[in-house]
Order: sequence, then C-alpha cells, then structure tokens
Amino acid sequence: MRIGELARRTGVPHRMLRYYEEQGLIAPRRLDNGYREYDDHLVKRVQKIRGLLDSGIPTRIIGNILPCLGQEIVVTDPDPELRAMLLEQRTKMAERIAFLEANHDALTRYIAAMDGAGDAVNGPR
DNA sequence: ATTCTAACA
DNA sequence: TGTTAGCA
Repeated sequence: MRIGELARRTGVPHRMLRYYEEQGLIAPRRLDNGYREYDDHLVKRVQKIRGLLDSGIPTRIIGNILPCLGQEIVVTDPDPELRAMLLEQRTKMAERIAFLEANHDALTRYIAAMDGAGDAVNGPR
C-alpha cells in the first residue's frame, strides 16, 4: 500500500509517516515512480510506534527496542546506556500513570457528585 | 487525484 | 505538525 492508505489505516498523518522514516523507524520500499510502498505488516509496526510515542518515549530510543516489540526479547549485547535510558523512561511512565490515576479518581468523584446532585431537588434522571 | 522533497512557521 | 511550492 502507499502512504495514503497506511495513513488511513493507522490514523497517523502521512506527514508523520515520512518523519518516522527519517528517524529510521520504518523502511518502506520504493516503487519505480519513487512512491513509498508499505507492506501490510508495517501497519502494526506503525501502531506500535505510535503507542511508544504516546507513552512519551523518544523516537531515538524506539529505534533501539522496536525490533523486540511483541517478540521474544532476546538481547545479545546488553547496552548499558540503553538500559539506563529505558530505566529513566520507565520512571517517567510511572509518574504519568500516577498522574492519570489521580485525574481518573478526580473524575470518578466529580461524576458521582453529578449523579447525586439532582436527587434532592429535581429527582433522579 | 496522489505522492515526492524541501523548507518555513 | 501543518502547510506550501513545484514536480512527476
């Protein structure tokens, strides 16, 4: 498929798909006319990239761990620097999870308050 | 119509 | 990221 279809199927703007390519995250083949040709399996790959990006992980690190995603993680050369970066990213991720949970709880309480508010005056909805 | 590269905001 | 320009 070409970039337009991949963009539709992944929800990622074609502008970003070209950017991922610049960052070495995906490597589509080229047609004779120079158009990028993406294999079907790249759909999942792009979705994984998006997930990582949405988790706040920089493309530079994604490039290193992407090949392991969803597969048996077999590391032959344990890179201490990469390990340190992943440790840092995991910490940041934990912080964001905590932040989201706090807001999730806040919404839960607010919604509960909304559901109870009308009962006394206007009756249940 | 769709994609391509490059570049600017 | 969005958008624009000039091609193919």
